[in-house]
Amino acid sequence: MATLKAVRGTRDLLPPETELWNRVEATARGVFARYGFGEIRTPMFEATELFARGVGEETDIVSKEMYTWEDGERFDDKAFSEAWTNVQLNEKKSVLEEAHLLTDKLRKLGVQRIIGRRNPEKPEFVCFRFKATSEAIETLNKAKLALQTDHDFKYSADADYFRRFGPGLRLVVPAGSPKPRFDTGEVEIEEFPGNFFKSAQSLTLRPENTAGVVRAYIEHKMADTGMLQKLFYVGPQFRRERPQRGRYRQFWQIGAEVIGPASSGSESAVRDAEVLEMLSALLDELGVKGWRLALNSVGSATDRPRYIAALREALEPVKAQMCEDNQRRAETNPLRVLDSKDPNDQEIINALPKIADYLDEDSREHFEQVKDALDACGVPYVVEPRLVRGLDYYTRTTFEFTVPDGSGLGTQNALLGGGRYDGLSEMLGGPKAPGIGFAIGEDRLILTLQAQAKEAVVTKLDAFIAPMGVGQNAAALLLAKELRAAGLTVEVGDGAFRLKKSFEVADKLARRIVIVGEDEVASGMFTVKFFGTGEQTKVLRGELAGVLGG
RNA sequence: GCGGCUAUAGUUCAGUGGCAGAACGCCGCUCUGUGGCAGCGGAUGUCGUGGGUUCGAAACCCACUAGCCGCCCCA
Repeated sequence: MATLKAVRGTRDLLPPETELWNRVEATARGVFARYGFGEIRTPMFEATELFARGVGEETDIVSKEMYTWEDGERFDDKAFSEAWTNVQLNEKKSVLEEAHLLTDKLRKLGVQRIIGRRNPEKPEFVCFRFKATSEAIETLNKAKLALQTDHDFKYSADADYFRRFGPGLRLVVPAGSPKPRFDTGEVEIEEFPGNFFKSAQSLTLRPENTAGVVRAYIEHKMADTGMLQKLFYVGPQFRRERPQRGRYRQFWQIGAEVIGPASSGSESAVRDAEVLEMLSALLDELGVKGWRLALNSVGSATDRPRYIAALREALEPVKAQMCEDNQRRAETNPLRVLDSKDPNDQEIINALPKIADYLDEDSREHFEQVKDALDACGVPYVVEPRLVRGLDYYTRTTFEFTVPDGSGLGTQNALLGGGRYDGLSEMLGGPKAPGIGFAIGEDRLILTLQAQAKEAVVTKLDAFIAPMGVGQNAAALLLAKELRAAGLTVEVGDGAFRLKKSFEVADKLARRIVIVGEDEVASGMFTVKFFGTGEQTKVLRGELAGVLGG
């Protein structure tokens, strides 16, 4: 059997790397706590509709990158019967009566439909669905006799329904239904037109977390508290993209949202500035070097369509001169043209209308207030009129933090992104609840920290306890228990090791070794060797924790 | 989804048609209560998978799969 591996775009995080992940998350939690954020944990999957409405049907994320499946699927017996009856009428064939005599019994077994007919020229048409039990197989074999076939029904462990029942027969399955699988033999599968499966719900692994947070905000009527809600989350997100440096199909985001009714001040520029100031503090505390905050305003829900219309108009006469990508973008998503890095098109792009000129008075004032507050707090930023974000819900303030080349991210230099979403709650059927949020790409953050760190700091244990002979194992474990209770990090060896091996292992893991031999246990004086200096002393049992704690 | 590069020991890689290799790591010994340094010895492989060419394939050809990098897009 081929070795099983983590599926494409997913990966295992192992020690010691997970130590850094924990440090990052602990730092983020600490910063969030200081700014008054509480943790929210939303489900890893949601109704597909949430993302379609929240993130936007036409975005790349929703249109091609989501993991979506039909949940609670069940066979629609009634639709199938009706469709089958029509086939019968159309083909003027009679249903084999004997098979139908068993129908009630089959149904009790969970078989939802078995239909057969005799025709000397054509093989039987049969469709059935059941949970296979030995009793079910027996009944089906009786049905087989009624159908006058020579083939046994067989149980196959790898399918839930549509069991194989022999070569030379035709198995009719509803069109679009999961194809049955067969362990042996040739079976002709004929699609029976029509959708006979009712889907209870279409579900999707979350491609981002903002929509889920806002859904929870609405569902739990958090607006009714009248208070500003400050929520953060840490968790995996899922997008079916081609994996690349700093991009995975299961990736981690650390994010936060500030949301509330307008009366709570959620719309205020103070909130935007506070979030940005918090992020600058977080990145500094984590030790991210050279980060750059790009800031823009994409205007209100009414500014944006006006600007897009103006952009389309301005692009119309010049787009033929632009690169292929930009010609396509000009049609599908004119805002994206602004993102283009194609050197030949820069002149044209710079001449395009600026979003700043299409902001209404409120949006412009709002943006000014955000900038003023950032200036006051000493948070450096660069206004980038061309910064547009891909998700439909963004309004007004949008931002992105990037790190310089050589920070381990390749061309994926965006560490985190976010913005304001004043209309999202209403788009999801909730009350008016303006908000602002961001998501940090944790995988990218880790890559950056690893690339920027001078060298990985190997944290060594305080002590390695080396029993001399298996007879000392218990005594060594007891000593380890005492030292661990005193808060020390300790590993215990094995008395079966030769002392030389104990030293080798100890030197890799710990800063000191404590030898537990007969002499030591008897005298209560333990031999301690410090690997750094090579110094070796004897220490009383009661003083060990103090000596090793330093 | 598109394009480029890659796939050989635990790891990093060498090996352009003729015995499966190096370094590091691992295990053992020198050294039965002393690590690092040194010397000596040892183990470790479906050469990514499947097919083809050939007397002979890790190498050449084809397909597939996976990884990396870039595009698109995004965190």
